[in-house]
Amino acid sequence: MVNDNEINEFMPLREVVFLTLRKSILKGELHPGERLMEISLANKLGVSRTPIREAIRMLEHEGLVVMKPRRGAQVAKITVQELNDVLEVRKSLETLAILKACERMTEEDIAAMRTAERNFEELVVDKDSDLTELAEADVAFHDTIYQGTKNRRLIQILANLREQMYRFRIEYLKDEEMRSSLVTEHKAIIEAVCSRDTDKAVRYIAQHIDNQQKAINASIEVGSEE
Amino acid sequence: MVNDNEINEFMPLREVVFLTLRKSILKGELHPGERLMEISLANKLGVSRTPIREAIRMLEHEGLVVMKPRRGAQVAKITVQELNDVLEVRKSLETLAILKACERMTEEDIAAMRTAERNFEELVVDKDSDLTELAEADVAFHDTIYQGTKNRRLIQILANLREQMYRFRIEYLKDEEMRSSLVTEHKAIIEAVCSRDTDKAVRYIAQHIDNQQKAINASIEVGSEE
DNA sequence: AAAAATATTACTGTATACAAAACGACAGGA
DNA sequence: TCCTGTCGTTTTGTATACAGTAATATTTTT
Repeated sequence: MVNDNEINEFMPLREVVFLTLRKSILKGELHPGERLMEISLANKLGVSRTPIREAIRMLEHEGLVVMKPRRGAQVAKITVQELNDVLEVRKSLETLAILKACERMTEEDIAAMRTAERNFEELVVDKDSDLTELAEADVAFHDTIYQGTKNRRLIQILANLREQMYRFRIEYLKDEEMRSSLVTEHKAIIEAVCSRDTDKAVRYIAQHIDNQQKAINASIEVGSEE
Repeated sequence: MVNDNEINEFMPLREVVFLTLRKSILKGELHPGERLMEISLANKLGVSRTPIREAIRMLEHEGLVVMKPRRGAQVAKITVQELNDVLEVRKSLETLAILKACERMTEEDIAAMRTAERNFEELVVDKDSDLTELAEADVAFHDTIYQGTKNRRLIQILANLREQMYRFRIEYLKDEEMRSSLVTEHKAIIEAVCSRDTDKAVRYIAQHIDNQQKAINASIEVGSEE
C-alpha cells in the first residue's frame, strides 16, 4: 500500500497513513459517516494501529473526521449549513488574498499564475479530461494567488477551507458550461491583478466565489441522514 | 474542534494531556523551542506515551508545536513575520465576525456580551487581579461576539488564531493604560452592535485590532534565535 | 413468541515492548 | 590539536498486549 506522493522514503508512517486516508476521503472513496476502524485499516495498509491512530488525530483536527466517544472515528458529514459557513469565511479570506496578491505578487508570481491558468484552460478544452485532474488544475491556479499573498498563515487556512469542499467542487466541475465560465473568470482575475486594480480584482473574486456557492448549493440535495 | 472545557471522568487521557500541554504552552510555562520529550512528559503526567503522542499530534495541527523529523516535538517559535501574518488574517475575519454578529445576534447573545464586558471591566478596576484571569475575561468577551455570528467554522478559526497570539496578549495586558482603553473600545463595540450599526462596528473592531497589533509589535523585540 | 437477562464479540483506550536512528563521549591516529 | 570512528545512551517510531466497554447474539423467562 504505497502512497509515496511526492515525498521520500523516510516519512513517518503516520504521515503516509494521513495522506492516504485524506485522499480517500476527498475523492469520496470513504463515504461521509463511514466508520474508520483501526484494526481493519491497519491490516489494509499493512501497518499497526499506532500510526493509524495518530493519523486519525490529525484528520480529526483537520475536520475531515469526527470522533464519537468510545466508538472511534467516522468520516465527517458536512451539512449545507456547514458548507455555507465555510463559504462565508472563504469569501472573506479570498478577498483578503486577492487584495494582498495585488500588492505583493512579483513578476514571477504572475507568470506562474498565467501558466496555471493555461494548464487549466487546456484541460477544459480537452473534452475527455479527468475530473480529478481538472480539479487539481483549478486548485493549482488558486494556489498561485495564495502564494502571491506572501502570508503563510493565510495560505494554510485557505488551503484547508478549500479542502473541506473538495468533494462538492468535483461535483460542480462536471457541468460543461461551468467550466468555460471558470476560464473566463480566471482570465478576468488575472488581468485585474496584472494591472494592480484591487477594486476590480476584489469584485471578480467575489463573483467567482458567489458562482461557486450557487453551483454547489444547486448541486446539493443532501444534508441529513444521521 | 476540541472545545470540551469540561474535564469529566470519561474524557480520554489524550484530551486531558492535550489541554494540559496547551495551557502550559499558552501560559509560557513551556518555552518556545523547548523540546517535548515523551517519556518525561508521560512520567510527569502519570500516563503512558500513547496519549502523550496523540496529544502532540493535535497540538501539531493546532500550530503550537512543530515536529522535527526523528527529533520529536518542540514548542513552536513564532516570528514577528508570522505574528503579523496572523494579525492580517485575524483583522479580516474579526471584521467579518462583527458584521455577521450585527446581523445575527439575538437579545440573549447581546446580554451575554454585556455580562462578559462587565466581568472584564471589574477585573480591570481591581488593581491586583491576575493577568491570566484578565486575559481569559477578554477572551470571553470576544467569544460572545464570535458566538453571535452563528458560524461554527468562523468561531473555530478565530479561536485558533487568537490562541497563536495568546502569549503576547498577556504581555501587553500588563500595561495599565492599555487595559482601560480596552474597556472603552469594548463598550463602543457593544453600542455599535446593539444599534446594528455595521459601519461603526466594523470601524471600531478594526481599530481594536490595530491597537492590539501596535501594542504587540511594540512589546516585542524578539524574533529569531535559531 | 416477546421481553428480559446473560454471554459473546468487537472495538476503543491505554500501557508496554522492541527496533532503529540520533546524539554524546571517549579513544586512537594523523 | 583536530579529525574520526565506535560504543553506549537517549529518544523516537512502530508493534503488540491488555483491559474495559459498547454492541450484538444467545439464552432464559414469562
